Amino acid sequence: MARWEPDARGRLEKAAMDLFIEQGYERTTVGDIAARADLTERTFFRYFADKREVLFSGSKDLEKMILDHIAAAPRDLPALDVLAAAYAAAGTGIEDRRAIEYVRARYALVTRHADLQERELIKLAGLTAATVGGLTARGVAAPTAALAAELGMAVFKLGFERWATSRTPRDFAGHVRAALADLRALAAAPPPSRRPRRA
Amino acid sequence: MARWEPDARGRLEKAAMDLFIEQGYERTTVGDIAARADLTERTFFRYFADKREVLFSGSKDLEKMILDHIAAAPRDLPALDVLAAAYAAAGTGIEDRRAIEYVRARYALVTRHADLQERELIKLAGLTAATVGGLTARGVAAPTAALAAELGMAVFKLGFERWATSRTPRDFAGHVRAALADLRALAAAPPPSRRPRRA
DNA sequence: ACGAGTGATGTCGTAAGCTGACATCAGCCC
DNA sequence: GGGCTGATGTCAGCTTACGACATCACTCGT
Repeated sequence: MARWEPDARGRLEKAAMDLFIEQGYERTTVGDIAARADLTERTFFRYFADKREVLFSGSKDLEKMILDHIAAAPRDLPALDVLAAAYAAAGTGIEDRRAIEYVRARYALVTRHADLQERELIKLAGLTAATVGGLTARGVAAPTAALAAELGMAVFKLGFERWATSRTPRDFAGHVRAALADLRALAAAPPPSRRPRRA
Repeated sequence: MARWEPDARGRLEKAAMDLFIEQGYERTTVGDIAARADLTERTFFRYFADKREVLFSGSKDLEKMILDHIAAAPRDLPALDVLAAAYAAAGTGIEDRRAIEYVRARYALVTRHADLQERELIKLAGLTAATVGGLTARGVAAPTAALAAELGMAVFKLGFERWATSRTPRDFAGHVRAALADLRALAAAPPPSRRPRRA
């Protein structure tokens, strides 16, 4: 018999999520979480740098998936299409009932607490930075890669938001593609050009 | 004679900035800041919700300036141009020596500390949300406004970054306009279209 | 001019987040 | 068997953040 129950990290994550839903994020202390997972507060902080981080273990996997998709994309695909395809593909993992429930619960938590939103935003910024790396590795020039990554992130955010707030989320990939199409339409549309631009 | 030295908030902001630069953000406690401003820790927390917030008093002004510019823009200007112009105009306030020094010092601090970066990101997200409001007030449809605001923010970020990292920052507006042009070029470029897209 | 009220600040106490230093001890390796 | 390893526990302490209450110069109404 093992000396300790296995998967301390997983137990902490589950305990945290359960408690956050049961009694709210703020009213749940790290001590509560640790107790529910049969561990001590100190151990919690060995696994997670801070209280918020317990909700973000997935971001590393997401980043890896997206980078893999970027690396594997056809070489002649324009950067924006590469990114949209990568996001769409990475999103297919969240389409079963279980996952959707989790993602929505988590989404609700994050949008309700500025704390968590901050962490989410910096994770996405990290993802953007990683994306720049992935694109430059494909030979995209650095400034272009930076811009493309920003636009890709906008597409991802909007696609996700529309997907998450639709009554019964499905077809994540479709939402992402639609967001990209909208982006192209908006960016491409120089004015109904009533008068010529100077120069 | 007044009962207290005037401008407690301003004194706290200056003390904080000075100490952060002198001895680093993390090694400076709220107590240190308050002491340097001849106030108590408790008073600090009456002016600022938390330690980070002391660096972000400017974000409200920035938001107001940008919203004003959006509201005042010619009615037939496309959303993206409205935003780029608003950012460019709002940025003209930071072009004198004093301001540049402050902005750069602050930028260095923020990029070096994840804590502060998180706060910065959520402030920008708030600015994005406000921008959506400003656009819809002009009659832009909500989904378009959301997308335009995201793209506008990308332009602002990139423009600012390029401006801030240039050896001697000048012509903020030019950087913003250039970022927008780059965005249009990148988004407009559907592939060198070797093969037709399906459908 | 005087007493009540106001508002910025101070004092005190405390919960929660987070960290360093050291202790424990089952299982593994030699 | 004995020592090493690594996950966990224990303990002490600092910092952040906030509620409750005290203080007291200034103001305003009468």
